[in-house]
Amino acid sequence: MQDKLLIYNTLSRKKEQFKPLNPPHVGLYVCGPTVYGDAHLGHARPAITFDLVFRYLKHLGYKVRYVRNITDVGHLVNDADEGEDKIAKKARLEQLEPMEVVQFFTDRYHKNMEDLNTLKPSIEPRASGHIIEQMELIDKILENGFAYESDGSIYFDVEAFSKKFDYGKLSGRKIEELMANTRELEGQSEKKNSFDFALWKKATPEHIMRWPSKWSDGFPGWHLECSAMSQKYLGGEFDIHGGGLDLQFPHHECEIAQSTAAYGHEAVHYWMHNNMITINGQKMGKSLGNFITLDQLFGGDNDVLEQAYSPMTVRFFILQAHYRSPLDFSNDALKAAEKGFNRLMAAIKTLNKIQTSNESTVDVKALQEKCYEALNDDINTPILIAHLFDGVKSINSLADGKEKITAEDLEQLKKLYTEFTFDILGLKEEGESEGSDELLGKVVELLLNTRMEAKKNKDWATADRIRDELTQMGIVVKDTKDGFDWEVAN
RNA sequence: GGUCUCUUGGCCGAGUGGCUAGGCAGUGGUCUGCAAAACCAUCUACGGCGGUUCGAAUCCGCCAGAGACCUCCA
Repeated sequence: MQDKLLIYNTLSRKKEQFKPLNPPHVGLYVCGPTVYGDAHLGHARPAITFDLVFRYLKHLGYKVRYVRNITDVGHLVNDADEGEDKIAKKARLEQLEPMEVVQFFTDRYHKNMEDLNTLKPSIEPRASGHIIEQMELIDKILENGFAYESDGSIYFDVEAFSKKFDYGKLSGRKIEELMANTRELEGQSEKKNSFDFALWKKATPEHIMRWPSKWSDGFPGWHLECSAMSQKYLGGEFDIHGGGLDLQFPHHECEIAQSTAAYGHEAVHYWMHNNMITINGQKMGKSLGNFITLDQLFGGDNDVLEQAYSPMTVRFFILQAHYRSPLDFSNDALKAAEKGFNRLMAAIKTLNKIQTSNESTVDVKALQEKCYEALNDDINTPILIAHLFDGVKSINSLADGKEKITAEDLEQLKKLYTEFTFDILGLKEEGESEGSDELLGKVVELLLNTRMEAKKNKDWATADRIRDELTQMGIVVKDTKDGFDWEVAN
């Protein structure tokens, strides 16, 4: 099964067979968030996409080391290596120590990720904890002649690099075009070329996040951390590097340049990029201010939201699109995802009510093969989900007695749904009485049991009264074949 | 302006040179004291114009529209 996995490699713009460097080990590095604000819907996409890659590779039997960093230094507010550090700016505005900002938003990010049921990375390094490693990397690049010092700052010499290597291969850019097209920006006199990027920045007096170095008191450039930390934890060469499509240039291009300049060869074998989440057809982003944070989404607390959407609804929404396609946010789409997700979960519960037979009219093995085929084709989750929904029809038919299944096949079917839905897609049941109010649950059940008795006695007045009054309190009552079901309305 | 990508039914979204993805909504039905839910069935679309081909929504060209990157962004 392992050798059938195809992954789209941004470097080659093709689907390639996935061959790890040192099987069964796989190294996976993903660019994590810059923790100066709450995570929004856009952040959920890479987190879920690469959580899926992580889960699937593990399912296939690989031993995966998944590294996802926390950017807590070096990411500047403005362009062209000028301007304030994002973290420092937030700290100044909130009158906090920068690391307080970092801690606060890191904790919130973790909470969001936990809600979305993403697995924790194997290692979650912070940029500020790897200043030494970044300095060492700068030294190597300087030694090899691909960087220069300018008034205490170190810049990567793109022109020198491109004489020997291909700068722009990932994003499909050419150095001549960059020369011709890069806008002239102010305050760049320190750089030889406007497209050179900072490896080390000398700190201005008011800059609070600073470290001593032989060049100046300063801080590392943003692109450097990923090169340094991936190298440290995954080695000079590793399998997969992931991130959002918007990081392709310049961030990932610069990473390639740095690693190549330092070690003479590229570090990454497979580059994977998830596409963007859009809202009204436009990218959801901090700079546009059109983002919806995950907390808002889960709480329904944003003007564009018609209701709250649970974490699993959001996860399912994202999984219903292929990771390389743009995905447009809308209330209708989220509501559709919510219903679809519930249908899938209901069918999985139904699996436990199926009577077995001495023959099968459903082909579990074929379904399983289709599911693997979908994932092996560049992690095609929408196709996988379509197959799972085909299976839902079979499950419902089985429960109705229209189809038959042997005990052995039923076990396989259950296993299939457990593996693909829970283990790989990372979906999970969201409890009806969410909010964990056990007492409420007991009271409601008592009332509904009373209602069942009333129904049995054809005392419709009492039965309806209980139902109506519960409805008024926001508890939805649903009669089922053999009893009742209830949930707290959103 | 440069580079690249996309345009699928009411909505969201896959995919493929010929074999009706899937979900949601709608419609019809089953079930039910009623209601809701659930389940079953159904709805056959690929921006426009040319070209290649026995055959194109799928390949090529042109046109129109949208987006991404080129500056921080997942």
